[in-house]
Amino acid sequence: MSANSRLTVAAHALTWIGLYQRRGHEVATSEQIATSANTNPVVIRRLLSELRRAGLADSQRGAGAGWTLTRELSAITLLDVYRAIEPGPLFALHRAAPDPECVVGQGIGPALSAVYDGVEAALRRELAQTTLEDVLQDILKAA
Amino acid sequence: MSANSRLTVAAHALTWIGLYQRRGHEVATSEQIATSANTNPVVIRRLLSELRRAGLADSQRGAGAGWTLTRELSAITLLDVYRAIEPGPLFALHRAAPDPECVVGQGIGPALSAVYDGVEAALRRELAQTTLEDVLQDILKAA
DNA sequence: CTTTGTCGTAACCATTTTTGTTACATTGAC
DNA sequence: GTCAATGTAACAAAAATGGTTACGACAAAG
Repeated sequence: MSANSRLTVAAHALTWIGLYQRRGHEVATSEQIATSANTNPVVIRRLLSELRRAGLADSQRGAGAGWTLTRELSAITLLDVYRAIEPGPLFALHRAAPDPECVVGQGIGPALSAVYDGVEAALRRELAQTTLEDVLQDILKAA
Repeated sequence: MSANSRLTVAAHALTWIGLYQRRGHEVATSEQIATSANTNPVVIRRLLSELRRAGLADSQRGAGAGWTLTRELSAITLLDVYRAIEPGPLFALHRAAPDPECVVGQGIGPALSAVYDGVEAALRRELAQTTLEDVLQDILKAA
């Protein structure tokens, strides 16, 4: 399964902005965030623009500009972040439709879809239980 | 996320073998299963060999050979199948280690790992609640 | 012992996704 | 106007998935 780091980097970016603002700064640049996350500023801007589309972040352009949060870290759950960046289902059905002449081929799609829906719901319930403030407190406590 | 169909096709194959055996046949061939799942026999053999490694299926070689289940469908959960085809972790941490000089960069890995572990546990709990017999009954009921 | 049907597996390819990178246009503060 | 920043297109590298062909290994049947 294509385990990717998009959720990790997106949570990293938002948490970083949150802490930076808490320390009195107005805006955070993609360059600063990229340095912390050890990646390229364009990768950060791409992710943050998806988060902006979901209403979690905002940006200004021009000199001295950058990124801000639209809500407190305590009002952003990992589910919010997940929803903003993960479009696709966790499990796919058959790439090509199975044999409709076969009982199994005909019926397994709906049967598995129901299970997959339950699994995704469980995953979302779990992600909804952690806010970025929780994550930040975890980080500060360990430091 | 790279949603793939491996769990779907693996569950399909096992369920198909189970029903076929229930109807009095000794073994099922990868060709028959591939026809039902609308894919290539090699794809089926590759998946089934992973399931065999996990002790869920068995194969015989030679003329008139094929695949069998090692347990009843009611004794195989979707979690068993999921574990057998060994998807990696659901979420990855940073591809390259984040900045250790940064509080967030240094602490977010462990913080998110704890959450990710909880999410995977929830996913596994959910998959464990459905057996392939449940899936088959669902299929037969809908037919 | 030969034939035949099946699995076991390697090799290759096309496609998609993710991630990194360069490049350049756009914007807005100064 | 200058400059620092975002917005975004374009490209490439790498990995995973899925499909295909090919062929060796094996065992039942004659």
